[in-house]
Amino acid sequence: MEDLRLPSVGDNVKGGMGEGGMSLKKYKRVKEEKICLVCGDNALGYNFNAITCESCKAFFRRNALKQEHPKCLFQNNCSIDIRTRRFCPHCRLKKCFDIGMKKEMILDENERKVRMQKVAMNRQKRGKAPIIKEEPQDVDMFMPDTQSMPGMMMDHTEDRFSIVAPDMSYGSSDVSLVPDVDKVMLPKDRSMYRTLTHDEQIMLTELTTSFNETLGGYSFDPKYNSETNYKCLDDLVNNSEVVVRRLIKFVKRLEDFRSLSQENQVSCLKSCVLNALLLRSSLFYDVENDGWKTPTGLISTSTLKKATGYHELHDAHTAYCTSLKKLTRENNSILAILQIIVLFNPEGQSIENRQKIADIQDKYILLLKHFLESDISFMFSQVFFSHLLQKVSELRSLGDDHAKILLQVNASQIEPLMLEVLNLH
DNA sequence: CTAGCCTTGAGT
DNA sequence: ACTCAAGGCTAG
Repeated sequence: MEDLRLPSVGDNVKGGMGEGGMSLKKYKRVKEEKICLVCGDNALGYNFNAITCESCKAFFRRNALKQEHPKCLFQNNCSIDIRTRRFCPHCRLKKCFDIGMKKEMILDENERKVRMQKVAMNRQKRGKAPIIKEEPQDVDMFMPDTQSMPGMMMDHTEDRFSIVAPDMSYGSSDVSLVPDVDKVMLPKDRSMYRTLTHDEQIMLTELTTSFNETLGGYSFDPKYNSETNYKCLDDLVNNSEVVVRRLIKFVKRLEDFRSLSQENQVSCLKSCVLNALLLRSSLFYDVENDGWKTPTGLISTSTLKKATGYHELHDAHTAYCTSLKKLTRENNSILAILQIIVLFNPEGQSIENRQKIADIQDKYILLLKHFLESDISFMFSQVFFSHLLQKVSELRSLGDDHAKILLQVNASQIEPLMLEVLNLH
């Protein structure tokens, strides 16, 4: 009886189960038995710790958390009933508090977000189409093409700057907890989205374009586009040479990369190569068919397993790609930013000015966050953001595992560039 | 803004 | 399967 915290479900519910019932609809029965303690209107039950009607409930939800309450035009003691309740918000709110309504029970921004995510996830799990009243704008938030419309006067982006760490078990991130964000379940409310600054948009387009023109495309050596060509690990490594060239092309286009000293450039590149390749590979993984897309057809993972013998490694790799794909949602901008975050890794081998690298990396981490906020709303961005960063750190161990294996290649059969870049000679 | 109606996850 | 009590949506 005295639990003040939780909404005491079932408290005085059973008062009139018996008599009123008959064969009338239930809600009708209940409706007639409870009375709003604020205004006397019919009540359905408890709202924010007091029995109130729907309107007082909504009123309280709208007003209780406001910092500035409207003032009473009279003596702060207006009587509130079903007729007068809307005349004086001040006294109505005061009465709400007086009869015991608790503003603590109004979900805060974060709780609301969690709740909505739960709903969203259930919807997609049940395969149920979300209730759509109408499908309005379908603006592509992501190519900054035009001068964005003039009517966007939303300055008060109430950004929470909430720090990243949601509940997450370490190890490998559990992507099953991430909802499949699709267009229909995204909030319609414009204020739920960040508007990227002009500079951010420029940065994003440039980097996405660069990515698409380099790493984003197929780059299979014709020699290696058929299953029969994969006989051993060397073949796999050599096949990657084309990709490495593209990677180099990609990073050279980056202003931030060019700003580094020659030595730092080499260090960054060398320490990220493997990770970058693994990251990029997710683009070409076909989850359904468990294979790798090439211009000439699918190469199944089992072929590669046979070629290398490293079954667990391939399993880890494909699992990684599967979850990464879910997080990037086929969005190359995200992959491109991740690629850069991986590139500017302050932990890398023989980096001379780590802080500078870290600063650059920060810039792109922030860009990633902002992009997500603009693309899938503040509501979903945090889950995705944290999981994506988790993916970046998982890359480290995945890359290390691959590196160990690489030590076993037959150096004489490997292309010079690959030897160089992988430090294999 | 209001207030009614609706959808929901959790709890029984 | 039902009830409760949150939030969402939206005519008016």
